[in-house]
Amino acid sequence: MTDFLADLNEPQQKAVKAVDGAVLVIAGAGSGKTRVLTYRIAHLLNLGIDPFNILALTFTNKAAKEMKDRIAQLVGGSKAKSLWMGTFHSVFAKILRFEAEKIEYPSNFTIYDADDSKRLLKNIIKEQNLDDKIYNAGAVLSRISNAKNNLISAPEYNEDFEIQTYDAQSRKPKLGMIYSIYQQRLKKAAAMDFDDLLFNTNILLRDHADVLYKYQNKFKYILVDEYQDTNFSQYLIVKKLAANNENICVVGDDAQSIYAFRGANIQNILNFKSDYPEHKIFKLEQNYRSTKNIVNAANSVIANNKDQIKKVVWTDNESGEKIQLFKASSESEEAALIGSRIFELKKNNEFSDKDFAILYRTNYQSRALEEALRKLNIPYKIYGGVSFYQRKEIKDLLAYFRLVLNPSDETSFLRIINFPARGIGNTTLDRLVVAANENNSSIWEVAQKPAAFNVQLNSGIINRLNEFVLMIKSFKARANNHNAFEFGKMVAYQSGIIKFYNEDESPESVTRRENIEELISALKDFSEAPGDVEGENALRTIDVFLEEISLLTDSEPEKTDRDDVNRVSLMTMHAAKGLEFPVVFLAGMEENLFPSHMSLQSRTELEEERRLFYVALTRGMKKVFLSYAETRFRFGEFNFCEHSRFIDEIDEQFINVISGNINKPKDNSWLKESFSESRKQFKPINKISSAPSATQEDSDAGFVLLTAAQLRIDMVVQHQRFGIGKIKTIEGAGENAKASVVFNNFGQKQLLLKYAKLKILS
DNA sequence: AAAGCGGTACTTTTT
DNA sequence: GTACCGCTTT
Repeated sequence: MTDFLADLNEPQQKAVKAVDGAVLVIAGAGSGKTRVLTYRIAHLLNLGIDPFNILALTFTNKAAKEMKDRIAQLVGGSKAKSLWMGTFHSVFAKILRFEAEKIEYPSNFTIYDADDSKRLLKNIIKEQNLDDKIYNAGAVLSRISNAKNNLISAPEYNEDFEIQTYDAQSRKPKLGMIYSIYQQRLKKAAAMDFDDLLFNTNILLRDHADVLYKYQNKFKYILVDEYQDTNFSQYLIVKKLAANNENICVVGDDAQSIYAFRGANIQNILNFKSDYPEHKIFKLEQNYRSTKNIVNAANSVIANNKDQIKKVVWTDNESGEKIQLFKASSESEEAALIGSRIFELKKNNEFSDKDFAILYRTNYQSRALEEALRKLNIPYKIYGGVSFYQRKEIKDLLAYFRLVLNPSDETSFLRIINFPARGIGNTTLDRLVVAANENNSSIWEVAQKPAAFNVQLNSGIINRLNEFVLMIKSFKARANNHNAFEFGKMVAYQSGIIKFYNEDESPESVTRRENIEELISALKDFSEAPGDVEGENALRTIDVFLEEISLLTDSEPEKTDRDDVNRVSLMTMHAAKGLEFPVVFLAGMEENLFPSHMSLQSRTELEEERRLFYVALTRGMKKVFLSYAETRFRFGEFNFCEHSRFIDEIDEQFINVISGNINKPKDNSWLKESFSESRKQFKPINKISSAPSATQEDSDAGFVLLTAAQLRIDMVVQHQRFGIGKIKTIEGAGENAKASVVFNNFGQKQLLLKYAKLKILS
């Protein structure tokens, strides 16, 4: 075998060779972090350590897959395959299935994604007759998620004085009750949400010393990537598993911590030193990825953060070009500018499509960019957003699979009982749900013999229910003796889904049909793929397929088309973490968009945004372009934007303004041009022209987001689009605070204070 | 019970 | 601007 260690610089080598004990690797952006991790694992294997004894935890599925591939190249595929490598969620889901009975779950439990969880919460909120505006399912889920990630169970949540006081003050006193019911229902449905996978792993390791001992011995060497993004729940799992051997290596960069909003805790990195007093620290500070200009620009930005571990990221690479900034009048012009720049850079064959990435803060920004790229015939691929497996038609078909494997799964049952329509409506379902809850049984049981649960239904409905039950049972009989492809195809036809989408030729139906076809072809690929470790004749069944995709929230089914490879990448800055591209465009560098308006209230949140900017900048290898638009459609409204404060934080010697001048007084002449275009999407501008208030110079000055507390009834305020008006009522608090305003020219409007910028006039 | 209409809320980031 | 919800009509 070749001495691959020679590929590494000194600190990298040291980090790889320090095999025993606790090791903390602080790895600056582009410093070869993945390389250290992969080489370290390869090194362990070369020392003769059994791959089954190595646990490597990553943050995304993509990272796990890439690392596995790279290790396979170094030490061969069979060893790489036997490694325990994956995301926290996928690794511990596997372990939980194996140990399920210890925590009183069946081993075929269903994993609910955020969408499933929200559906269940919505149902609960409705059943409890709570106002779904106060108890917004998404917000409730994030509160519950937060509790779980800090290992606060539902009973503990309800007993905690501080939490209860907080909820009461934010006018959501029933959150604890919802949390309790939610957990009961998940349990009854034999389902776990994403956070339960980690929470229940903690319970398993806490309450079963023998299990803990077993895995401590199994995982003699533990590696954790992106340690700065672990939450408390993950931290504790790792700590427990490592407690016996203390062969643990964590790799991270506090400057790239961008998931605090989801419970990640930078403290975990800082705690490492006290948790393992005998630890060794290695700092990787040489950047191999980017030009001097990019590295220095990023350093000048991150220097504005107060909370950080000191390190100096530097590079030996060429100076390169300055970062280029351009200004556009609208998001479509911004997109067109980016597109034409890509076009130019491709012309002299220095770059091809795959070398470009366009990164943005929010998913909805992708639309304008897509349009521009399509117009220029530039092939692109969007990562993230509404992923393939989140699409309605796909989730519908998957719900059939899930219900067949786990008939207790309430959310899947409700999703498909009447899709395609089979004459079982809400009245019937409400009765079934009530009976199920009263008798503490699943809807599936009630549906099989409604009379036994005192549910009165007419004979027509009973027949239709019965047909549905028989259909699912007939599917069930075929789930284990057919491969996933044969099974899935059969379900797609017999459930009526294919027929449903064949019935009309609307573009929407056609797309959905194509997606179903794509899922079936993914099933085919899956069924024909060689089985894992077992015998070659082992049938690749639907349950294995479901397990494989239930934690894939980010990807499309694998495609092998050659033209799929050379494309411009579009994704959020979050999704770009860990990736690199020769040319990077950061679009939408505007206040309130980036940094997000949600993060302007606190320093810690603003610093997280700044770290995100740091991550985004350091994705670039050769060239980085920043752009912003002076106007943007948001929430169906036309908004004026200011350039992001982050632009000003880049030391000016590293940045170059291409078009326009960000400090020059606002030039609104482009507005007039837009009027004459009279394009549909610019209609709101015409409205502005008729509103006397908005045509004045600097019309975007002074409009700010206000809270309910700052407003009074009868106050006169100005809105960018609706002009001057008087406040009539103010209701709600916090997120949902609304004001009803009577405008002189537009009548009465309900404004959500979260979004509507106002200027107080008197 | 299903389909079609109109009103409302919504957009931070993801396993 | 869209997705979803609830209401109305058939």
